[in-house]
Amino acid sequence: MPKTPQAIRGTQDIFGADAEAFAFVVETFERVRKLYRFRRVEMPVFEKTEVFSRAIGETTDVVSKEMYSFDDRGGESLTLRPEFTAGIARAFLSNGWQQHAPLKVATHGPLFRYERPQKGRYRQFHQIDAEIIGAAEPQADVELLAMADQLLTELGIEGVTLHLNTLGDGDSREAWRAALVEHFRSVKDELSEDSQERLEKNPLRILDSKDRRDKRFVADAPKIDQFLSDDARAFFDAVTSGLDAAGVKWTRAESLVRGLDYYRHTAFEFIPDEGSDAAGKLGSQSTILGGGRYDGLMESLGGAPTPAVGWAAGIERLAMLVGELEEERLEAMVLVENDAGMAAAIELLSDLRAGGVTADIMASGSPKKRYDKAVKQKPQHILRVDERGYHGISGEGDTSRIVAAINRHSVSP
RNA sequence: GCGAUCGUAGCUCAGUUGGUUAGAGCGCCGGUUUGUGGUACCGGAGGUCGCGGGUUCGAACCCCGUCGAUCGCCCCA
Repeated sequence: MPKTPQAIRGTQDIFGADAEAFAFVVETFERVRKLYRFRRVEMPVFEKTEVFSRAIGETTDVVSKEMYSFDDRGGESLTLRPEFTAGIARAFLSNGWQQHAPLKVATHGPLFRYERPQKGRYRQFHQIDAEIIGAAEPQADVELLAMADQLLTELGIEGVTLHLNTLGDGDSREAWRAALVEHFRSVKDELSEDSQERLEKNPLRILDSKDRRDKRFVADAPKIDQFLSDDARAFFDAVTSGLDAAGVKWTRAESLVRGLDYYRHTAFEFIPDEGSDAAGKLGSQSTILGGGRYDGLMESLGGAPTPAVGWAAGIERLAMLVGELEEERLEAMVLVENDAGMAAAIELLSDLRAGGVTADIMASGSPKKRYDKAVKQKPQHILRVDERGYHGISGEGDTSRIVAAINRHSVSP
């Protein structure tokens, strides 16, 4: 016997209740995005490597050590997408989607990152994603966040709060960054090893360090608010007042930053409240939905300056929070009591399904045990068939749908 | 990439200081019983103990490596 190959590390085979929860997340997302008139797009799973390296930033962890990149047979470097936004931006530019701006699009599918797998973190994982491209107004941020909020509500997820921050415009962000570097450099030796490294690479990240040594200095670090231009401040105010008007609850998170280079202005994450049920289910993965405004991204891909805002959420993480979902209830089980009734049973089954009844057939194994096996599938009704044909139904509740499906056939020629 | 814990039947797990032929429950298959909404009893199949080395008279158990999972760090969704 040849040996069965192992699945790739960090991939999952999803089945049963988990698969139902996964599908529920996707179906709910599809329904909600239509309410907000986000148009469906399908994107390639791989792109030229530069799409991601230029858009996301060479120095980010995602690009520098987490991408699945390879040379194709033509010698071109390609990469399995580690996120949606860069690919959508590329498509926007290469297809001339500017003509549709402001463009609201939504998609979902698999993404790939070479990371150490953990609970709620996989090498092939899945996200739902929503973007508004070509909209500079704070109203776009509000709409995008309102949709995210409604999605979580309709998924039945509770104990999750929108953490909101602004990174300011490009100038604000740079001034703040410089001030942070200065602030932390003065105490560099007392910071954690990780943060000493972050000081050079990504000083904003020091702000949400969990290390006790860093937290002392984070408290009195310069705040973005001190560096916001009047425009940036007005923008953020418009976003927050819009959220209030839309009834979206939020909390200001001054130290919330995003890991990717392209973010400007609004940055946000939906995070489980401390000690909540949701926090417990997610382990150390806290963010279930995150995003922000990325006004600078199109230029990094050689396009005209184009304001845009978007978010993505991990389907697996959301699925962990929606809890156990039953598979669709079996309405009618056709029980073939002996093989002489097989033809009649197949005909009956076909009528039921054509009539919209969820139906299955039990016709294998010992005739004497078929009834027990049928019962174990927990059908609402069992229809018994033998050599005489269909001869009886048992079960509780309304049988009208089943009767209608059967009769429909007998009255039509 | 770093640290910790773990890997025994399809699933959940026992397995004594290293000692005969590795067990249980559930599930699966069959028989008897029951005879129409989860009956009871009996029997059966199913495991190179993740994989590869090593120590030993002897390894599921000890050591090393490797693959995988889980938890934390990092990062992120």
